[in-house]
Amino acid sequence: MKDVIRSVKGTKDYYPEDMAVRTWLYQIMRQVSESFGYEEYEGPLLESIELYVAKSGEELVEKQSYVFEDRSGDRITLRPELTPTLARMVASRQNQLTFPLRWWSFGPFWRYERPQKGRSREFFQWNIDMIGDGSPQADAELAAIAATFLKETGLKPEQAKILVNDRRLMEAEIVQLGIDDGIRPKVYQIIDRRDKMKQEAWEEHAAEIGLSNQQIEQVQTLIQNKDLWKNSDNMQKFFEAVDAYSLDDYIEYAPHIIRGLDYYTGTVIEAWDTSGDFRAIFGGGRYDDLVSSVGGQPVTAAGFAVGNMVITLLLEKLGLLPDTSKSVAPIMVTIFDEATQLEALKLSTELRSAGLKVSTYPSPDKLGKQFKYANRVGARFAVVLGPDEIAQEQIAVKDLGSGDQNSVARAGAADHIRKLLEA
RNA sequence: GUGGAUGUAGCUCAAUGGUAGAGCGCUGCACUGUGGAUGCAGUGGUUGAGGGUUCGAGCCCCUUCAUCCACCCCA
Repeated sequence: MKDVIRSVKGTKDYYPEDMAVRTWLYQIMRQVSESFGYEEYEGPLLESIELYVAKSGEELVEKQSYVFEDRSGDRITLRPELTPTLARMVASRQNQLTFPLRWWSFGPFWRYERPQKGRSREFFQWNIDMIGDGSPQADAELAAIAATFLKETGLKPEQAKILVNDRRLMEAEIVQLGIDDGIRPKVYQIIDRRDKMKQEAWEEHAAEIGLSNQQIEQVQTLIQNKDLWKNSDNMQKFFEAVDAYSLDDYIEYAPHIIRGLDYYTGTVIEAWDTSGDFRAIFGGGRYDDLVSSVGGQPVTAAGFAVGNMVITLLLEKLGLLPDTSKSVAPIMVTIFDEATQLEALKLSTELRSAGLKVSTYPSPDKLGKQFKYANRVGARFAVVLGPDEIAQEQIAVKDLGSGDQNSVARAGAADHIRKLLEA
């Protein structure tokens, strides 16, 4: 690779086969969202930095956002997440909207980080949220949507799980341990990191933030207690509702799930592949304070976000990605020679008018080369229209899979090919 | 931002400090109305870039860039 200008670090080129995968995911997201009655929306890709200062984590704003000045000197951010935009959109039309809102979106986001497996600087994310219902049943609906999504991609409950916890529950339990309110966010952080760190390192870190040995012991016991949810009325109702969706194989209580971001106020969810090869597939939860933080009236909200990178890696590893060759036209019309080229173009047009997807070889060339090309790009049938066919008002159709070739009347060609395609 | 690994043909990779190679691909021919198979021939490189050591560097040293991986953080 000599002097080809490089792509920007952390961006990804979506070649047709990659784009086919992304579009396939988008279709699943759309279909799942719509099947639960959610409406698609979109916000600007450019936002002012102030929008994120209010509520996103400090790290996200200070270190991970793309910020630049536009020509008038305004400080512009390439959006690093969608939730603040959603909060603003809701706040500014709060009195006209009919709650609860069910909205979803799929689009690009940017974070200035070091790229690595499952993480790039430019990525795509599905966001889906319910605004204006604070019930555990609303949380359960979102978990059910998440589970339906996993199911639709082809993932089995043995391959990916949605883990659920409730911050209010954890808060109550932590208060009972006599842990100081001031260090609670840090306690959440170390809980979030428990299974990433070695035992001693974790204990050392826990001691550093001010936990006594006894409290460290108690926290560890706490986050291993799979029955902890029974202490929470909210979690009980959540799991009752989840049962009704018949998706409970995908959804599990997990006392160590707490989420790093500060803005979650209740139920939190994370999806993980069960092999542990990747980082979290998605995360989300309840964030009841967000709309008020951008100046709106307080309103309850919950949702989750799915990045396109990790899920794609996981599906690829498990062989669940779709066949991406489907997007090429299944029929290619060859050009016999210069004299018959226009007739071939007319034939292609006839076939397209009949609803078929047809490519035409662009210029006269050796037939062998054209057949080779048709085969390589993944066309299923090659059509030949030479002097003999024209004289007899026929076309020759060759099945590139089997090698069978037949001549059929040109008038009925489209129907003939349609039958071959369906066979 | 911190730490580690790797950069050789379009792709995947070889090459005790001593003439840069293979497979696949690509192009052509056998095969002027037909792809896949086979055979033959051809196309392929400033060894990421720059400097140093050496009689001699793809290989050793330094710098730099890029990619990947882990940490941080998170989708």
